[in-house]
Amino acid sequence: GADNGLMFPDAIATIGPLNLNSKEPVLLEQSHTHFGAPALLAIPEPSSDNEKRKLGRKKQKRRHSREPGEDGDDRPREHPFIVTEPGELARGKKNGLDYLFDLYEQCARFLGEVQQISKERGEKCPTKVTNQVFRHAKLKGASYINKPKMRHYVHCYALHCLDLEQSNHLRKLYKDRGENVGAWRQACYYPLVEMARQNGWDIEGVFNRNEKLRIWYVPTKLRQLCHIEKSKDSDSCSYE
Amino acid sequence: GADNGLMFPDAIATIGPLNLNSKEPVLLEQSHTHFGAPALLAIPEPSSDNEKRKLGRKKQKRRHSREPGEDGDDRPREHPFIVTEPGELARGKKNGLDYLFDLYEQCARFLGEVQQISKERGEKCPTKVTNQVFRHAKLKGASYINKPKMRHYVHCYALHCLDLEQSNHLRKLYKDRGENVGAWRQACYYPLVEMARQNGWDIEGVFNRNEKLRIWYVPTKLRQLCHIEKSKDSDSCSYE
DNA sequence: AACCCGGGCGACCATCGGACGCTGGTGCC
DNA sequence: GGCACCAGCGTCCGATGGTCGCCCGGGTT
Repeated sequence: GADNGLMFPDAIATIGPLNLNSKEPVLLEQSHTHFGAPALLAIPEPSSDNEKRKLGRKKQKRRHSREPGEDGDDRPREHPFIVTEPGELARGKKNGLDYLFDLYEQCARFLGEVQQISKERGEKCPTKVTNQVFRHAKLKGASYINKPKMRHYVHCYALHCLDLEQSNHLRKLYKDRGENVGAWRQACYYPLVEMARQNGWDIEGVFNRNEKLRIWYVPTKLRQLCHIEKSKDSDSCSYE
Repeated sequence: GADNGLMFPDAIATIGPLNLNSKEPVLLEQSHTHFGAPALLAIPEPSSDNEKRKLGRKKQKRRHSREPGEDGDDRPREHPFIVTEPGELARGKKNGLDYLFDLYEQCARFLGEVQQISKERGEKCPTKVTNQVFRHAKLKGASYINKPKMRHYVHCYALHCLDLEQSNHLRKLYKDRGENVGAWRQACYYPLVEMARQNGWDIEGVFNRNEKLRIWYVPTKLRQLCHIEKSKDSDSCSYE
């Protein structure tokens, strides 16, 4: 470099590495269904790499149950969710669904903070709730937020965002029937598949068009269900 | 399940795991510059995990040079690029820049195919040129396309897309000066930084707004340059 | 032929998105 | 108190985005 005042090239050349991220549920109104279960046991999906499947699942040792001589400051796990109707707060050592959905709103806020920070630093700016966001939430003290939980109930939150009426309906129904959270969670899929159908099976688009949902990945299982139903729709064969 | 015709729940419950795939460059017109290089040697960026840096770079053994007794069908590497002006085809064992840019268009087509396939299969649909796309290109016989190469020149292609005039200008200039590809590649950064400045330093947005660029990740170095220049712009301190 | 320059791209790494299933909290008897 | 159920989330895994630098092609002497 010389006195030409154009040091930019050197600047570029020297930038180094940076780091910084069962029952029998009811479908409510819809009866447009010919859901044949059997086919689903053996997943029909083809794949580019059909070999080498399932060779994982070894080394599953998963150290749980604290070894002697370790820090014993593990947080107790969160209380389980129960099916509550809108506005109802859970009794006993349980959490209600309003609280569950609030967790999603909290994540949205944490994402906003991460975006702000990464913009200030000139780093890649996430558009979705990523590992980085979960890490940030934990750092900010929201230790009750974690990835497996949030991913587990995304589609329930999706229904809540896309059709509050129907979501509330379903909650009341499952609560009154005394169903557990797992059953309610399963039931949340159907209305979403129906919405996908009405939108040309573009579930990704359904998520992206909603302000609050845009930041959440479409759950694999939901995408697969849509694919299966779509195939049935366009399928001229009938096994009746 | 019973005879209610609503087998959907079971269907959902049984979906199993699926798998699927130099010199002193000139800034042309722009002279808005006070690029101080020194600061760039020690990267100032803070980071959430500042420790453990650089402890990598071990285990660098990188088996090259074929061991005896292996398939010897390795393709010869592509001819190096040279700086050519638009329309000029490279002489000798060299490739020209028109060819380089055509590679990007080919990748766009391969991405289109991957998107088509993943939509048919109900899998996640990539919006960018991902590893999967490079794999697909290779499978389709385009073995001359590879990730490190394409990522290396993305910003050059970006300039070509965003300001053909200026890109052509720069090519001619560097060709006439007898500069090598590396020097030309470095020079491509400046006009892009200038464009970012004119767009509120939103380089991501600059890429996303262009039909052809949208599918390419913004190179880290370009993002960093924009960040550094932005800091200088808003910096009231001057070290002269 | 011998040399050296420079850049192509194989291979590596941290981290990601995604999922499983162990562990233990919880309500019921 | 004891037990069975079920769901929270620690932990793992294949694959991704991103990069370095080895190796060798190619032009020059």
